[in-house]
Amino acid sequence: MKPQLLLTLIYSIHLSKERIGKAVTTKLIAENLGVSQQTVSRHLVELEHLGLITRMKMPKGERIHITPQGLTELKTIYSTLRHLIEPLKSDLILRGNVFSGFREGAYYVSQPRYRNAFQEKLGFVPYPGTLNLRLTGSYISERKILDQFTPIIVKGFTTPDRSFGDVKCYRASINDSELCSVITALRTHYGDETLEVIAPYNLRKKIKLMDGDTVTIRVFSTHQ
Amino acid sequence: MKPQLLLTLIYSIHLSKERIGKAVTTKLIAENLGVSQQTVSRHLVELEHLGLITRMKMPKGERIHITPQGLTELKTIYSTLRHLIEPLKSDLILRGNVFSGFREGAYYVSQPRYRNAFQEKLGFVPYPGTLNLRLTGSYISERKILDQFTPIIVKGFTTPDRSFGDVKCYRASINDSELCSVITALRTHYGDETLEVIAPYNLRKKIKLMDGDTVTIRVFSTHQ
DNA sequence: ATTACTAGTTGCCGAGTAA
DNA sequence: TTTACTCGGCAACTAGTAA
Repeated sequence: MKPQLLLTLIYSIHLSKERIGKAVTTKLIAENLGVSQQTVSRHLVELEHLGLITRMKMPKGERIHITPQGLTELKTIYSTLRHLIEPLKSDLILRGNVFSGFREGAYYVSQPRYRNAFQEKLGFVPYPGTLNLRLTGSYISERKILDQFTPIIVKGFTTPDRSFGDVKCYRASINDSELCSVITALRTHYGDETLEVIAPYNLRKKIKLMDGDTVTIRVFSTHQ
Repeated sequence: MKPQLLLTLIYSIHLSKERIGKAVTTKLIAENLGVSQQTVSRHLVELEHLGLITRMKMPKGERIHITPQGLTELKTIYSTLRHLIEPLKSDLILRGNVFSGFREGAYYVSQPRYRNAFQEKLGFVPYPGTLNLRLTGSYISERKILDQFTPIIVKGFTTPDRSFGDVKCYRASINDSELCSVITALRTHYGDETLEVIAPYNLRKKIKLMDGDTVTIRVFSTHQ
């Protein structure tokens, strides 16, 4: 299969699954792929001809389904990709010192929309406040590896006053004993050498943390 | 990134990883992709220019490494594919009542080989003893879903006396507050309605559990 | 609205070949 | 050997527009 067709196949099915029940249009797929509507149209004709998809015309657009044959094609490339990415299967270990922030974390985490989303996606209502860590030594550069982990994304929202951005969460443990989540707000107030952690409890009290204490964060691998 | 470049990126890195230490040639990659050597050459120049790979010329061929940026590109497409191929999983919630076992769990978990492996793979040395749960109602059938989760596998071993099988571990939390792992030994002593849990602490003491108490186990999803 | 054909253009590929 | 340049040819793209 031609490379261009592969991407159109992936995006067509992806968008079809995302909009359950709803139809997709060539225009929509084209915008997501960054190509013209005509190109997508041509690709879909070809994909159907190759027996990789089935199409059902609808009043507004069409429904696209992948055939077993099409799925086999996707699985091949998926399998190859997996072997390239799987080596990241070990947990990410970070170490840093506790420091006091400006209580901004508490303000964010206390927003009802965020709080409910954390409850929903992480399973706990976070203690209203974040634990700030300043990473030490080589752990500062290790932090970049976090980007390669699959985040749990909590959607942002807008209030009459202001807007709140998306938050990426990563399941983790602190000192290999307490449950927590590393969070990265898209609008970062601190630099790359800091880490924000939330937990169902006040960690400062529960494990008796004071400013300057060193803790270990284990971000759980999402592979294996 | 252009679709053609994506495939060249995947195959270049794939072949580079497959032939550890050895160099790859544009000819080799070209044969695997079904394109000409010249095309691969051009693609590699472009990929390097885009900062997605680094190249090191060698006597016979070259070594190609992916950059963090390149890996991010692959992760994006991988993540999309994963959601098409593996159904999206959310956390698995199980509930059950605490009961006393025959202290067999303690025996297993205390085996040095297991203990070290747990430390290595889960990040904590488990308290020598397992918490046994008897699942209630519909949670008994929900338990089967555990098989669809990706386990962290702790390899078995053999001592002069006897042999110990592989153990599958799943990251989880208990009562949405304490860190733990669900473990399933391949030779199961109890039925499908029970669950064995290990944790860095004595859960019975730490969260004051008694026989008959009901607890909630949240097995963490391994994707989004 | 949509999808998809036609026409014209862009740009990608591979052969030849230099380095 | 290898990589990578030039360039002719053709495949794939987009714009315009029909259905």
